[in-house]
Amino acid sequence: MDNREVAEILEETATLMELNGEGGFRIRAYANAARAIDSLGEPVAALAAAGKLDSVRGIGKGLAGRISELVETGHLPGLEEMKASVPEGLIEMTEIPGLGAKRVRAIYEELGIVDIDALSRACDSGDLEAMSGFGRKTAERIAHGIQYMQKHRGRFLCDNAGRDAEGVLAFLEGRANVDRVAVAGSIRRRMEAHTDLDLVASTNDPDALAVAFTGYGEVAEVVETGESRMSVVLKSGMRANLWMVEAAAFATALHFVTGSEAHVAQVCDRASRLGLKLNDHGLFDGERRIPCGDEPALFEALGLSEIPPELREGANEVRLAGTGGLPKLVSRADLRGTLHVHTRHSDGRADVMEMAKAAAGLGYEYIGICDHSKAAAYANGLTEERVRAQWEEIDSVNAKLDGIRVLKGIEVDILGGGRLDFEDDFLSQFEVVVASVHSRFGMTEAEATERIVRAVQNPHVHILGHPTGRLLLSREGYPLDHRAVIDAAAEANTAIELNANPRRLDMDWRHIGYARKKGVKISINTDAHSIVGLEQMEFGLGVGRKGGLTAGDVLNAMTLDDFQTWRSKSE
DNA sequence: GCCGTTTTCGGCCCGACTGTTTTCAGTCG
Repeated sequence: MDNREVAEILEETATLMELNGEGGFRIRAYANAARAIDSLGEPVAALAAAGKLDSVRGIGKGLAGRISELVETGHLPGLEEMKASVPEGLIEMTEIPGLGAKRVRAIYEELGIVDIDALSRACDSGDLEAMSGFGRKTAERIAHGIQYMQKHRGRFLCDNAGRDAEGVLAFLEGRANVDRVAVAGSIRRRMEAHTDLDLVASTNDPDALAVAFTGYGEVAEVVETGESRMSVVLKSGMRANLWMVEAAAFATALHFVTGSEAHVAQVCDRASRLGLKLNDHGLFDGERRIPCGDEPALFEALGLSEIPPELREGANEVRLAGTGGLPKLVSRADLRGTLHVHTRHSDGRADVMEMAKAAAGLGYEYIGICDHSKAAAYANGLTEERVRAQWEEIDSVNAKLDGIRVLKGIEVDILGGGRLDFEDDFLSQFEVVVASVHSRFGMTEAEATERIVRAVQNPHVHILGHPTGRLLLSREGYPLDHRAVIDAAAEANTAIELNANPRRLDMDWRHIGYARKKGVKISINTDAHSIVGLEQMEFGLGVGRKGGLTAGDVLNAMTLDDFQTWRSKSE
């Protein structure tokens, strides 16, 4: 059981206690312990085994014992009883934006509502706004939140989906009946969220493979078994589809299952215009199969340059591949810096030295320390005075470290009207300024756009951070006129962040094409709050490639010298 | 339930925003 799982169970416990009407600081103790474990630098299981859990700040004797038991047995003592005493749907209701445990409990007690569908009806009927403490706006906000949730129910973030995919892949790779196997579908195309997971395997014994797959330890339920395809639901709730094909059809099947539908249709169309026939079983000239050992061979047979999976959305990639006009997408090796990371000074979990060493270990030449500014009080945002203390620390780290340069940066809050949390003369002293919104999400598109445009126009801002504030599958960002923001960024020579956190992936890759056209630099930033967070770069890279980013478009693909020149020009 | 300590009990991250109510509770980041 990893730290995240333990933290989630403790969080759930805290929510259950609140739903149960318990009050006081016991609940906070569970929430604090969850946070402490989430930010632990080592596996909680190792600490438990060593009997050292209570040395962690926020975990005392009592919780140490219970967490040890959780790690050993997989069950937190008393949790099942607590779950039984609270209707199941209430937990899910607390995930609706604008609803916390207190209101959910009130709704349950007064209206007897135990699930989201009934809550939705109560929003429509007026029952909810009639409750004391509630009103029309609250009911509207909740109704809106429900709509959003229902739209995204059954979808998974790319990090979770990717982990499931890797697990299945590793299992199948070891099977005797499997010749080749690969992940396909939306995961291979690096979409930002997924409804299911698709794999293609070539085998000469599909029946045996199907039987073997049902024995995978993460399979919760088998939902479909056919001759060429079987589907299971994994314990995570995600559906996994396995396509089983003969060896000669592997490449065409992989292409077919990777999709997208629109892309595949265009490629099939291309084949038929060449007098060929393409389907998932192969590429045919009349009855004769044209051998395609892998996807590059398939594209070549169709007179196309190889189309990276990320680009296969049926936009104009097939046409471009026919004329050799596809962009050369940015890759991890192109990235020389990582520009938006946090430390213990605000809400990060490692100090400057630790983050710098980790970044050097990942091959970066420079790292921008961008902790929160003072308005982000919840995140322990830095005052001017504390910023200066951090600068001293950065100077001393730079003096000690070779091979990586630590840049003095800040993630400065964009306040209500687009003003920033620090004065201009102070901002001008940073080497990297990321400006982001963390409060007041309820603006109209006009208001929010004006706010962001003002911040982008500030000559001391280098990068607009997570432009919409969205949290994938849980919170819609504020509405924004993206073209107006990109136009302003182009004008002011301000870069836009592509936040690589799998919950954000903000800016949306669909706007990257326009930003490229306008010459706006994109900064792929991990927004890491810990050393492991630095590794989330791959998710940003995936959607960045999806948007068509080349190395030349990416701010942190610049050398340190070029970056310094760029930022001094933009001020 | 944890923590710190002026060591056994009192305080616990905190400020802004929103909607509701009329002085504040709930939620959020």
